[in-house]
Amino acid sequence: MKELHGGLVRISRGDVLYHEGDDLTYFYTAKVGQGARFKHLPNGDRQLVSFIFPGDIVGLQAVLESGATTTVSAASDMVLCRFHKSKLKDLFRESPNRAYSLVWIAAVEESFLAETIATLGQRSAIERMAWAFLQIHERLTAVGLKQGDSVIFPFTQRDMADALGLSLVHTNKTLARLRSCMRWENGLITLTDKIALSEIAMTTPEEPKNRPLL
Amino acid sequence: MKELHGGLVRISRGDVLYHEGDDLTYFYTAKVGQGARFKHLPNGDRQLVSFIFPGDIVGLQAVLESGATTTVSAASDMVLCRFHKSKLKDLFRESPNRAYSLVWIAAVEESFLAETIATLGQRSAIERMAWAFLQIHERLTAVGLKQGDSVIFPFTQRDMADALGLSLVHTNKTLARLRSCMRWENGLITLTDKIALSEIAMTTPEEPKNRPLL
DNA sequence: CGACCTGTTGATGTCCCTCAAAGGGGGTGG
DNA sequence: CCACCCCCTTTGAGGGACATCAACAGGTCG
Repeated sequence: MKELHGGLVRISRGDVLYHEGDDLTYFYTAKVGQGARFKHLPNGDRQLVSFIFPGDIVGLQAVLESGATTTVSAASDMVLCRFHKSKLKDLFRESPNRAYSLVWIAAVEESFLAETIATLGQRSAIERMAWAFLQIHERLTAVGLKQGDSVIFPFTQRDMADALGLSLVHTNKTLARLRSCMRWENGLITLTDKIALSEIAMTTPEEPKNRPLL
Repeated sequence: MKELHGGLVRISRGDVLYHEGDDLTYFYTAKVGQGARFKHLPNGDRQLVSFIFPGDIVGLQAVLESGATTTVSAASDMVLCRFHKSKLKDLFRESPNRAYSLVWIAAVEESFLAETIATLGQRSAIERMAWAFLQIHERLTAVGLKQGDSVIFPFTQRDMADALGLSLVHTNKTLARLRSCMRWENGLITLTDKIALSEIAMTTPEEPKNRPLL
């Protein structure tokens, strides 16, 4: 983990920012690159809880609760902006508006986790996958991580399997069944039939939420 | 929905506090009774996202994002404390400490949702159920909702099925397989073998988190 | 060139869903 | 007060979606 000027931090693809159980003295906002938060079970299984895209806040929960409940690692090289936890109380005292934004962000995040829960609980494999790709595509488009009409997505099928709660094999086979609607090759996602994908995912095409910034 | 003095609100078992999509002008804290937050899919399936116990904050996300993403209904008669959403900005301006607590609560809630995601994604039916009962027992004990060495839990097997992402039938059968460790009858949960339950659930017996209050 | 990781595909098994039916309790109306 | 109905619970039978096991190809790195 390299330190840059002004609290900027750089980590490489595969590196871990912090582990489950770590006591954090800093929290972060993601500036460049992508990562993910994982939860590990005693038997070695792991669940990808959420992807981390530019603009996301990382480790706030760990700072507040004094103890990380997830492991954060980088799927591509990343740059993050680092804040000392003592800055947090200052923020609330001196800048109510930004503190308000913070709660707002937490609320948006919570609402997204709730939708993820609904997906894991109620949707079939192919439905989950269609839903996930629509979500990811939307988020990545919003932050401008695109290349032509594809979006950049540096994860593996194993990551996706752990995100959707499916086996790697079944993830691969389900992916094949979606080839008529989308492609995922060389770290690029291309949605060729968004309508069909939405129908499979059982999503009502919703307007993108405005995400507050710090 | 009956209004009491001083912003207290009473709703009856089965009543809905608000629906998915509603625009809320108030948010709440639960004082008495229990409820749940649901997410509904177009095909009629529903997912119980989280249980609502005394002390929990309800509808904060809906107020902030202007639009509820979940439906909240009561599993028993409930009493809630109601706050106008305009109070929120006042809170941040005038009482940084309580605003700080608010973010803290949101962070705890988020961390719990993350664990739920891991459960739905990685645990088998019996593991999920064991995990859920341990969680519920701990929360209800913490808020003092017990009766002898049982805790009060006014939900149905259908609710539990929707919480765990299982069918009602399989929920019932799995429940039967857990009878050597626990009982759930007449709205009361009794854990007769917590150790065995923890082993099934693959949980490390963790110290209870201190939950901040408003 | 070999070790390793990622992606791909086939065969086999199983956990859990769906369908079906019956009993108990509580509420409502005759 | 009893008949009826609805909701919740319980149990059995059968089928399907997904997991597990196994093997191979391509790419990257040491």
